[in-house]
Amino acid sequence: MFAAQGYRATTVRKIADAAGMLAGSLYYHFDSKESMLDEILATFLDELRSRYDAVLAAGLGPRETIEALVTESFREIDRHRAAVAIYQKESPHLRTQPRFGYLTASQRKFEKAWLGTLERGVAAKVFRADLDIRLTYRFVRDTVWVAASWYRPGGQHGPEEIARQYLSTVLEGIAVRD
Amino acid sequence: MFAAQGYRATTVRKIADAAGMLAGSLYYHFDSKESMLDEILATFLDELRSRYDAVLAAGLGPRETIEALVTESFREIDRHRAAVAIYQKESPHLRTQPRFGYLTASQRKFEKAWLGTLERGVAAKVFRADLDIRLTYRFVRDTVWVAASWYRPGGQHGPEEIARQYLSTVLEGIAVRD
Amino acid sequence: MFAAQGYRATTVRKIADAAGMLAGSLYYHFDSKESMLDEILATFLDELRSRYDAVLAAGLGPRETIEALVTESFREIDRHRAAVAIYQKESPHLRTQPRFGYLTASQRKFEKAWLGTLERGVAAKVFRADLDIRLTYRFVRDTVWVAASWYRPGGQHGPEEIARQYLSTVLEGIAVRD
Amino acid sequence: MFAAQGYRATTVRKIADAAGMLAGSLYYHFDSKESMLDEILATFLDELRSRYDAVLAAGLGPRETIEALVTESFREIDRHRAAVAIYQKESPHLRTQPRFGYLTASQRKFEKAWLGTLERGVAAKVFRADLDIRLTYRFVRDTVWVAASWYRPGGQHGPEEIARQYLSTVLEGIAVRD
DNA sequence: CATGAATGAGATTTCATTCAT
DNA sequence: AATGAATGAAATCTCATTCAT
Repeated sequence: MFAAQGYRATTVRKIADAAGMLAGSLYYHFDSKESMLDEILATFLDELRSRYDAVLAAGLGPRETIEALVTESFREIDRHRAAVAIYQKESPHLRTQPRFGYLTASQRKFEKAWLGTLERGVAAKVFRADLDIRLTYRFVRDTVWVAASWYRPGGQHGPEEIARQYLSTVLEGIAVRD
Repeated sequence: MFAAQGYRATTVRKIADAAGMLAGSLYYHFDSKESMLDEILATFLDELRSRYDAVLAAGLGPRETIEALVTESFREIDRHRAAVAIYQKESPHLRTQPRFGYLTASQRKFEKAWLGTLERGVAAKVFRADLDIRLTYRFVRDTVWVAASWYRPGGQHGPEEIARQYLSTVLEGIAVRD
Repeated sequence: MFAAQGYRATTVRKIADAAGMLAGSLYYHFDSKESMLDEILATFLDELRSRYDAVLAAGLGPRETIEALVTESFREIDRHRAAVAIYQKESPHLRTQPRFGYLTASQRKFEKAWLGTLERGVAAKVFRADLDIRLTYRFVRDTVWVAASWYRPGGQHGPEEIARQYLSTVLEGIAVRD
Repeated sequence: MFAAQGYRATTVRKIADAAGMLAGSLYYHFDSKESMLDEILATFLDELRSRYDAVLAAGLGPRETIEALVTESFREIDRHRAAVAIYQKESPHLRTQPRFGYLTASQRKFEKAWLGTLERGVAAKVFRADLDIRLTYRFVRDTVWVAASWYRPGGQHGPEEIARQYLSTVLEGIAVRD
C-alpha cells in the first residue's frame, strides 16, 4: 500500500482494513506507522546488500560484475517490487530523519560498488574511457531501479530477460553499428 | 516544497511560512492546495508539449529526433526541476483522479512520439532490430526524467552536456567496440 | 507505581511489565485496574482506622492523644508510604465516584477524632483558646500526610523521631521563648 | 481543570468545551496539551520567584522574613490557587521530564531561601536550636502549599488571616504556656 | 496461571479550509 | 492582500479490557 499510494497517503486504518483488523490492533505488532516503513526498508536493504556482496565476492571481470549487479537488481525488483518502489519514492526525504540515516549509508556502499566496477572496467579498457563515470553510474542505477514503477511480476518478461535487454542497450547501444 | 518533501507531506502552513504569510492568506491566491499542484503540473506539461511538438514538426531523421527529444527533456529538467520531480513522484496516483486526467492524456501523447520515432528508426535500420521497442522506450523515458531527482541547475554539467553523455551511452553503449 | 506516577499515568502494561507478565495476565488476579487501586486504598484505610481506634480507646488526655495520633500517622507512612501518597493524590477526585464513597466516610471519621481531641484540649486549657480549631486541624492533618511525598523508609530519621520533631514544632512553636 | 481533575484526567475535549470551541481549535493557541501545563507552571513559578526575591531583598530579620514568605505564599495561593494545586500534584513526576527540569531548579532556589532564613534565625537565637532545620523547613513548606487543596478564594478567611493563624501556630505552638 | 492477539472507545494531534475583519 | 481565529474531519496512537488457547 505504501508503494501504490505513498506512505503519507496510506492511513493506518486502510492498512488495518486490508489486514482484517482494527486500526488500534496494528499497534500490537508495530509501535508506529513509521516502524512499518522502517522494517520494510531495512529488510530490503539488508537483503540487497547481501546479494551485492555475493556478486562482488565472486571475483568476476568488470563487465560480468556489471551484468551480475544489474541482474540481481532486477531479481530484487521481481521479489520485492513494493519495497523497491517505496525506497525510490520515499528515501530522498526520509534520509533527512535520523532514524533513516541508514538509507544514506547503504546508498554510499552501493555507489562504491558500482563506481568501483565501472572504473575497473575503464582501466581494463572494457568500458569506454570518454564517458563521465559518475554520470554513467547515475544513468545505470536510475534505469534499473525506476523499473520498479512499471514492472509487474509474472508479466511478459521475467527479471532475467529484462536484465538481458537492458544490458544489451547499455553495453552495446541501440544504434546500429556501421 | 512539493518536490522536496512530497505533496502530502507539504502542509499548507509550511508553504505559507515559506511565502512569508499565514496559511489562510494563501487562499486569496489559490482556491485549494490541489490547485497549486494542478497549476504546477499543467504549466509544466503545456510547455513540454510545445517543445516536443516543435521537435516533431522539424522533420528530422529518427536518430536526430531522439537526440532532440532527449535534449529538450534535460533542458526542461534544467528549467523546471521541481515540476519534473513532482510529476515523477505524484503522477502515478494523481492520474486516478478525474481532475488530473490530463496526466494520462499527456503521457499517451509523449509515448506515441517516442515509440513512433523508435519504430521509424528500426524501419530505417538506424536502430537495432532485436530490441524490445516498448522496453527501450521505458528505459529511456525513465532515465531521462529520474535525472530530475539528482540534477542541480548550475552544477558541473549543463543540460546539453548531460544529454550528450546520455545519448552516447544509449546510442553507442558503454562497451568498447572491438 | 500509582504513587510515583499517578493512577491515570500508570498503564496496566507498565504494571504488568514490573510484575513480569503480560498486561492481560493481570486480569486473572484483579478484575480491573480500578480494583487494584481500591484494594490499596481500602486496606490502608482499614488499618489506619484500627490504629486510630486503639489510640482513642486508650483514654489518654488531649495532648497525649494528639501525640499518639501523629505518631501513628507517621508510622503508617513508614509502613505504607505508597498507599498514603496515592490517598493524598487521588482521593479528592475519587471521592466523587460511588465506588470510592468510603473515602469520604473515613475522612469524616478521622476528622471527628482530630477535631474532638483539639476541642477537648481547648476546653481543658491544654491548647490555646485563640486558635481556629478547624484551620489547625487542616494544618496538622495535611502536614502529617504530605510527609508521604518526601519520607523515605530507612532514611536518617525513623517515624517516631519525625513525629517527635513535628509535635515539638506544632505544640511548642519554633520561636524561642522569652 | 488540571487542578480539579488532574492533568491526565483532563482531556483536551473537556478543555475545549469549557473554552467554547472545538478540540482542534486549541492547537491554534497551544502546540500541545503539555504546553498548556508548561505555561501555567512557568508563569506561576516566575511570579512566585519575584515575590520571594522582593521579600529577601527587603533586609528583614529572620522571623520577619519567615512571616513575609508565609504571607506571600498564602497570597499566591489566593491569586493562583489552581496553579499551586497543579504544582503540588503534578510536579513530582513532571520533574523527571527534561522539559520540566525548571521545576527542580525553582524548588532548589526556594529551598535555599527558606533554609537560609531558618539558619539565620537559629544563629540569631530567634528560633530554637534543638530542631532539625531541614525537617522544620519541610513541615513549614508543606503546610503552606497543601493549603491550596482546601483554600477557596473569597471564603471566610483571607490569605493574610490564614497566614497569621498559621504563623501563630508554627511560631508559638498550640500548647498553652505554663 | 499466563500468553498472544485482538477489540473498541477515546485520546491527542494534524491540517485543509473558511471567514469576519 | 493579509490576519487571526476558528472549524471539522480525519489521522495516529493509547490503553483497559477480553478471550481462546
